[in-house]
Amino acid sequence: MTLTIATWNINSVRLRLDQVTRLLREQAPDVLCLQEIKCMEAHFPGAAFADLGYRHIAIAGQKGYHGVATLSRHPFSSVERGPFCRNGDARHIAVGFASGGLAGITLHNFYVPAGGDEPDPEQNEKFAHKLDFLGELRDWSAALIASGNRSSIMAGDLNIAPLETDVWSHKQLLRVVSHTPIEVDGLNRVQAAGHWTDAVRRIIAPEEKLYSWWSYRAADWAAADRGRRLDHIWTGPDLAGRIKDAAVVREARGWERPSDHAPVILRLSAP
DNA sequence: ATGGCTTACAAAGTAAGA
Repeated sequence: MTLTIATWNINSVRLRLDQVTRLLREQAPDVLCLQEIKCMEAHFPGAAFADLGYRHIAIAGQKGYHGVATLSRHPFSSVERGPFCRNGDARHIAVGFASGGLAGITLHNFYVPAGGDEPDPEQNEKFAHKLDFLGELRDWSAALIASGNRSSIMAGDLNIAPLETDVWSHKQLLRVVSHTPIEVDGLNRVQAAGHWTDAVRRIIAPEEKLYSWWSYRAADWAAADRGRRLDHIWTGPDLAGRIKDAAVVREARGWERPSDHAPVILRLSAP
């Protein structure tokens, strides 16, 4: 028996309802974390997911932009929106589980700020906000470990591609927001503070190119293959031994009217 | 030549994504 956790920046959940239900049917994850749902809670198309067995839905919605939601086959024992981000944006929701193979696990669904174009916090308020958010994540991760919590999962669109093999060209992206050294350093500090394991890279070797996002602007995204790995699933120290499999569902980027992100999937063995 | 596109919105052009 395995547990499957998936994350997907859907770029409007209402526009891509059919793609979400397709993923749920084809991959049958236990839990799916969505980012950029781009709607308020009241407009979230939850009934379509409940019909497929995902009856437990936690939403942090926002009108027009951002917003995250977590869909689950298993009941939640807790739902919390974090105090992240000074702008009051909907970028985090946490759910706890009390039963089944997920018992004792808290799953955090994050949408880290994109950061705008100019990678200079003095000139670009969005980039400053992104770096501040990483600082918050680092402090929060350290507090989690200090409190004795070792069974959490962090999933979502972290909007940073940390490894050289996480981008199509390390050299050409060094000054492009999402792969600048200051962002990668910030993300590495988050990882170290929380003793997080980059679960996907435990399965797919760090030497291998791996992406989860491809621009809409490419004439042929698959042929150009100029991608970045922006979407991640990290596991806490007590879960690292349960990592069994991981994958990017690359084909979803080629579905009709796709999101520019592909889903990322992690399989854990039962405890 | 990573922005050439895509999205939301008290709708024609803005803002945002990354």
